[in-house]
Amino acid sequence: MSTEDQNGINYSMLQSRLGYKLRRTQLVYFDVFFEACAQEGITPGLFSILAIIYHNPGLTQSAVSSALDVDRSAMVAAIDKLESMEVVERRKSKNDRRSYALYLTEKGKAFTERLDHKVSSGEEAFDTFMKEGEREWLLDILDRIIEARKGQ
Amino acid sequence: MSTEDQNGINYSMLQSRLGYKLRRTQLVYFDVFFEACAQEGITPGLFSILAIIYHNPGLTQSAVSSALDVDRSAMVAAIDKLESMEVVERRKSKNDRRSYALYLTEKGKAFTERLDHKVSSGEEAFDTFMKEGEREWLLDILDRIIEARKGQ
DNA sequence: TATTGTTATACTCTATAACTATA
DNA sequence: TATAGTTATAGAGTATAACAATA
Repeated sequence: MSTEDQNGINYSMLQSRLGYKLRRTQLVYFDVFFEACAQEGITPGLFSILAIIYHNPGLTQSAVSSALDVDRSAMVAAIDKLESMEVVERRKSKNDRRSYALYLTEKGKAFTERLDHKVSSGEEAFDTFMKEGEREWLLDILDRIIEARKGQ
Repeated sequence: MSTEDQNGINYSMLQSRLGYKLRRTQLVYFDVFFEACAQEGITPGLFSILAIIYHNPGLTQSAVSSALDVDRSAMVAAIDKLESMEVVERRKSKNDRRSYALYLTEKGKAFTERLDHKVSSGEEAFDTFMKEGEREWLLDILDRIIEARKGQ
């Protein structure tokens, strides 16, 4: 295997670094993700929030932030934005008046489904570079690494 | 396959999104990368610069930024920092007085080798979650995706 | 005209700490 | 005393635009 790219740069020390390769690959998929989301006026981070609320209606902001591994302080502006777009709504919790229960509006559900479809389609463009079964294998190994970290 | 994690959150819409999984996995490896680098007083970004200069002595700042796909304006502070640590030196180019040729000092070479070893060792902790040959396969598929994007 | 290094600047993402109102 | 949401703030990372020196 060559360690040089088409510009004659030698990448030996980064060639077998998963940290480096994962970052580069993630940037590729982020572009796809970003493009699909931008068409609908949001960002990949906001999409992930919608995706969680879609299948878990009624969660609190803290529960969503914990599900996505981001700080709860980051949720405020995010939910403000999604509420201003009328795709998410905060409802006062009955049992705990400190927190909100988050729900998608009807518009928000259709919005999220459309977005999901666009993001999926965008990712499909790269499926042509994978052999039969490789996509599933890739998802599986990534899951194993993510879970491995949690256990540490 | 369950779409819920141990907290009962349903991740259906993110479960098969490579963009999401790659980001989470990249964060895991970034932590490892970051820890190894922090022990030596630098960051993963600075390590990648050292790794390029190590095997490509004499490159200009622009060439390094292009090799790593970052803007050349970001190189200024980075090389300033590495020069202040006495691991990199800027030498005036003979043929083009606009640019510098970048070299590692003797100290910088040993520093980079030590760093490379620490980063590699850090990554090895996750090899136990992969079967025989999977690491190579993973690197290969990531390369295919990165190259696919370039060709677009 | 184009390019190299530089500076100033701005924007995103994210984390921390402190506050308030509830529990 | 602990937790949910909020606010202010700060840091890292990165990109853009403009400038001087040089090609």
